[in-house]
Amino acid sequence: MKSEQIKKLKNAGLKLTSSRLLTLGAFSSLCKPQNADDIYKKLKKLTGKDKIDLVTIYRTLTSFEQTGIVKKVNLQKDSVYYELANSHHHHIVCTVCESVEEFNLCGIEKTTKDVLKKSIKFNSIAQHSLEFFGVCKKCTKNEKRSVKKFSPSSLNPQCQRN
Amino acid sequence: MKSEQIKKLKNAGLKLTSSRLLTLGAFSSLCKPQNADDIYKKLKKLTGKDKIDLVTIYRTLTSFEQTGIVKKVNLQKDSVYYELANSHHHHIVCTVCESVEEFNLCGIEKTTKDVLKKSIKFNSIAQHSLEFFGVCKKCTKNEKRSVKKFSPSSLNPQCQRN
DNA sequence: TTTTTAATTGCAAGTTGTTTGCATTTATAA
DNA sequence: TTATAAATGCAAACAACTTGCAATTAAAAA
Repeated sequence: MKSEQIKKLKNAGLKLTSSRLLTLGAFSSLCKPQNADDIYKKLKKLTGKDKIDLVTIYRTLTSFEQTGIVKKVNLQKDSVYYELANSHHHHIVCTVCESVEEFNLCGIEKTTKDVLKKSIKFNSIAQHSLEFFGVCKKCTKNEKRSVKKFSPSSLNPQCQRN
Repeated sequence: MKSEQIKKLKNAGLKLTSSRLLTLGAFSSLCKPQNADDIYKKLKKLTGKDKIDLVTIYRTLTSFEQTGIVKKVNLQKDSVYYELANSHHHHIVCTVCESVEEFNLCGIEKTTKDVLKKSIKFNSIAQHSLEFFGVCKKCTKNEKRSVKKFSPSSLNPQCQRN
């Protein structure tokens, strides 16, 4: 529900501006993790023109993260990706074409407990990041042809991005 | 053993240069993840003068990653951190002071299998990234005083960094 | 409703981490 | 020992992100 996120904004004393509502709209529980530029382009296309400055999106994402609406995702790409904080799932990233697949199972609750038991410096854990990396089927097929070594920032046009 | 890493370099057809050996020396199985600048400063101190250019370290790290000597670590900081690829452990990062603690248990082998079973796009996984985030004991103690919200890039002088 | 006030925005400019081009140096194969 | 391709250092470029400041706007106060 979007209303719960609006509640979070209000609770944090943040104004309900059109930029924030538009940015909120750019996230859906279905969509893949997005970076500032993805959202910028999406809103540009949606609204027809440059209604929101890229800088504003950076600032909006920061405030969304601080209020717990979104969270960062570690994809080992060279920009920061975000997704809705209430969607607990993880990702497999193709290290050749950078395409991303999601998965829901996680099962590290026990690990979390064990970790805390042994930890010296921490007595609580707020969140975790669990992502897998490999070469997707499509890129594996094309691998013989290509000499390309592991390079997360490369981009193989054979697979559609993200 | 350092010799196995040298073997990796040779196998990849890379020259055994002093920059590479020095950079290799900057990694030990004990040390925390390091970024290019950490290594640059460490070698500067060690060798007395600017023997290696920062650019060379970037290039060296890239080649080390491609040959499987080091791997990237996701710490949600704003630069890329590396550690030896043969050290399988994970980290808890304090989201206030950015200090890092390591842990060895992992236990996600089963999850990995389950994920692959359900995956549509992948049929193998090369590596994974599992990191925890929270507020360390020291920073928790100081939290009442400080208004600071979650901001991974902030730095609290109360705790020693990294 | 209108006024007031402080938060938010857009623009331009800055900063940081990282990469690239190119001439020079150097490890290794011949 | 020489030849050659890879590796390096330097300067400059680049991309992602941040900051300062004046103008705008949501929401509290009147």
